[in-house]
Amino acid sequence: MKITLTEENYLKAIYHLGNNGIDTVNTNAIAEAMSTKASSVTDMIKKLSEKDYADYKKYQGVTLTDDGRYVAINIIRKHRLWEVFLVKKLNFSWDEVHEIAEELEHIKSEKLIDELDAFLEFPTHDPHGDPIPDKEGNFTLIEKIILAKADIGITYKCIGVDDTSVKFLQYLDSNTIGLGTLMLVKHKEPFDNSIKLEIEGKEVVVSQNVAKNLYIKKV
Amino acid sequence: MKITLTEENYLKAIYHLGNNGIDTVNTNAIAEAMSTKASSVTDMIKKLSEKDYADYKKYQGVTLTDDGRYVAINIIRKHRLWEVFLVKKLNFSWDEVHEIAEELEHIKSEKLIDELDAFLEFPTHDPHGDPIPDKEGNFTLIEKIILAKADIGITYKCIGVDDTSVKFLQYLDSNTIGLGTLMLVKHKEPFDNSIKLEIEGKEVVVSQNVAKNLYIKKV
DNA sequence: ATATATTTTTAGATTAACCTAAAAATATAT
DNA sequence: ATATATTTTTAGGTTAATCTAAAAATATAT
Repeated sequence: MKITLTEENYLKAIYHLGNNGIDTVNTNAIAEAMSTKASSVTDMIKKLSEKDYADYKKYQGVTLTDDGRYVAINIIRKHRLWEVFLVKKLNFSWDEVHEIAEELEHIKSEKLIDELDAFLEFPTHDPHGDPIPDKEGNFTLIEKIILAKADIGITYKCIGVDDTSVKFLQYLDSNTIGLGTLMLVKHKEPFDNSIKLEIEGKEVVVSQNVAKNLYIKKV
Repeated sequence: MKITLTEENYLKAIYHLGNNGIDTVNTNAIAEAMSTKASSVTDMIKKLSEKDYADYKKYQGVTLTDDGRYVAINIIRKHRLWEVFLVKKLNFSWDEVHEIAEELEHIKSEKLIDELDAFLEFPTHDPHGDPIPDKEGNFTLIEKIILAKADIGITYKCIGVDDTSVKFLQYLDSNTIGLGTLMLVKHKEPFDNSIKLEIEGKEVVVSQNVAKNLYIKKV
């Protein structure tokens, strides 16, 4: 049976909210994510349930079925491949690609995505550090340590962001932080949980809010 | 005011049916092109008229306004650029690209199209020989001589197709006819208006139907 | 020029996705 | 444990784009 664009977006939202399609997700959380009302969500959940994309028991929230998860992962694959295309081939910066990829991810052609994948030389991560699922839907989650949990005196590499909003990404740009950036943790301020970093010889102080949205790993 | 995907498709249809947005188009012709019913077309025409994309007088058919024509040309620009991308970069053949471009043409981002245009090195024609409008909507129509009107003993170059259906394009492929193919007209059969051609030293006979859908020019 | 045929429009329903407001179920707090 | 608060669902409406069937306008044919 045919799937609509809106159904695809709901499945994607449920997938993200439910910890990669594992946990049960509540109606209100979906409404918030989709910028819609809880009553609309209930309607849609019923429909997804009838189509066997989701399991739903009244008042108990919703989980994805294998089918639903597969659809969601496929959209995410498409989204992330298009983001790579926009950045690598069309000179977009990482803060400009999300919106456009939200549209491109719904283009329906398996060959298109396979060829795009090959054209981009099978990238494993998108411009924000998120893994790109392969054709079968497999991908490896990176171990997500946030900067807020970093230890003093250690050098880390930035490997991803949680918040992908334009504002946050532009903030990072203006503070010379991007994917792959190396940062030495100099000081953690107990008063406001801000962190003083050394990046390419220069000191950069980031707030707790920033530190909670940056993924890092030891180098 | 925001324009919907369906409105865009109607404008495109009216543009094509009306000889590049010049002539008046009837309701039934649009219904046929859009695979819908005349009553639905009437509704939509009214809406397009209210939004000043079209001029409409009851029972008299519809013409595009400057605004409507601009929207239509822009969609066509996007459609054709994406077709070039699919063929040149993603190894699609010319019979596979139309359907996918029908979806891609609705992606809304001016920067995306400008960057794509540059990435493709500002192509002037799509894989079927149709001209690609520039950012301002300007393009030069090729002089469309159909093969059916060719003269015996003259060599022509194939510069376009009218029918872009998968069947027709695959037929051309299997008869070694493509954009740029040189063909010497050997004989025109009065009985059924078929035409005998010489292509790369080999004889190829095409029906009247084919001859009416192939654009050529003298070399 | 009048009858017939065709085209186009109107009127009234339908579907998907949304909404508001009220009711029902579940969760929380004293 | 009962009252209160929150979450979720139901009931009933709205809008965009479609449909069918019937009415109105225009075109065609004798």
